[in-house]
Amino acid sequence: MKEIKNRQLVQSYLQAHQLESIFNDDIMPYLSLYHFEQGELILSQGEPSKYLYVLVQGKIKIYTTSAQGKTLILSFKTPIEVIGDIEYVQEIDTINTVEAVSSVYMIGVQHTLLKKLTNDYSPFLQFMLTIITEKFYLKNNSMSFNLMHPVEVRLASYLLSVIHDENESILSGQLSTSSLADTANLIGTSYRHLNRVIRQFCSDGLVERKKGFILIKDREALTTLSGGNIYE
Amino acid sequence: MKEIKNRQLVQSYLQAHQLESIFNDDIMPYLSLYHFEQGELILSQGEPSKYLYVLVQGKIKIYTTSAQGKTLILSFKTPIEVIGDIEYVQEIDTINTVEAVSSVYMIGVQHTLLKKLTNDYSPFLQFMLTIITEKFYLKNNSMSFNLMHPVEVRLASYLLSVIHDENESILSGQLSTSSLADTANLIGTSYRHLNRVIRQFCSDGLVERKKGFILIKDREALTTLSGGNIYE
DNA sequence: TCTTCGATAGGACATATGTCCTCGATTCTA
DNA sequence: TAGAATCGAGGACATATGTCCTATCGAAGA
Repeated sequence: MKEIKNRQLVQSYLQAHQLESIFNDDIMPYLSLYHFEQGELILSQGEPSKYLYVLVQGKIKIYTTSAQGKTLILSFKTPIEVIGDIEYVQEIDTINTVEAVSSVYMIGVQHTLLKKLTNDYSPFLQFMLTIITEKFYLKNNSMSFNLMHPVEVRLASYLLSVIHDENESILSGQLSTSSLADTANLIGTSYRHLNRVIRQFCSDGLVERKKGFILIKDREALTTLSGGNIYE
Repeated sequence: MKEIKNRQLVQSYLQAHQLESIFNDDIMPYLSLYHFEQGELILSQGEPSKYLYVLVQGKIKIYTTSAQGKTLILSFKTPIEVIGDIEYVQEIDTINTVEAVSSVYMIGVQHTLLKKLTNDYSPFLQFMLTIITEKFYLKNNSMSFNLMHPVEVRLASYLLSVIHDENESILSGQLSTSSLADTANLIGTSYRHLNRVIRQFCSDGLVERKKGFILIKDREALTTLSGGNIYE
């Protein structure tokens, strides 16, 4: 973690994401910009939490580790996203581990200052409410989805949402294979089983396995299979 | 649903749960008290939502139904609890079905009024934040728990938490058998499999099956098995 | 170039869990 | 009270998923 001391930059990030209105003038001077390198841990499960972060650039990965050492990826996030909100409101230790997937920039504020300076500032409270309820809703969705559907359906759904995401640009239907282990965790299954299902998809002509990535061949069929449910 | 027109009663419920401070005087006149009979539906998944409710007496059950008609119980709730909060903030249709498990009393307010009259009232916003983050935290916990542990562990954990709950009083280690089907849904498995696991527990001497209920015999062992994780 | 190592896919097997169905006990009804 | 309707428990089987291990391949190094 490295603090970027550039008030100008903080401002421009706030502007870019239309966040100026949610912070009042009192707190502004205390907003800092931090940079995390790819792979760096931003928060560690179980540690005391002191900062509330707003993800303004890059991609992060959130996961939890059970007492038995099993790890479960909860989600990937891209801007704009608030991190450490639950901990801030509940005043508890860090719940999940957060890791930078790419080079990441976050705006951070100390809990104590934030509480002192904005606890009665409605726009901020409303913003927090909106963000958190949205999170809640999405999380809930994907979790029950996991619980109620076989891996097949989850994978189909996952593929579709990844395609949406990254493919807007160029790739048009490819999934990097390097992240397969992560993918397995994310949809709540083992790497082995994921492979099994991919194989199945291949022989059904839904996707094709290329060197290093997976190619979507039949988007229609995937959509049908996913039953309209999409991880979002 | 029956409205109880008794301003006095509303007040005493608010008082009992220390909720007076979160509502301002403007909104007070619009708080209504509603009664639901056992088994009655309070909210139905997919319908437009117009009210925000606060559960002040009784017990409710929250569940979701997938497109394929599968149902998954998300939780049981007792006072004090807010219902319809996500829908209120996000302005979306009802997410989950809510059903009265016992005779239930709830305080309800119309979204439109609430938004108009308290949207800038910090105590209310703070209250909502606290409630929602707490919900989020608990839900998250139990969901990842489900995903990461076999039914065996979940059942042990569930038994313990139920015992805590209801047994404080008299029963001291019994679980009514009537709700087994619900229990199965709650811990995310089938009735059949639940039975299988109970049977296993019996032969291991952890519990005993009596006519109509299940008797906890070895709390120690259950605690060990649950690995310290408890549904809360 | 040959060897070694790490990574990935897939085989074999064990387990966990779901579905369907039957059996016996209980309750309800005429 | 007999028969019908229910309900809960458990058997048999099918499927989904996990674990462990091995074969293969390409990259890195001697």
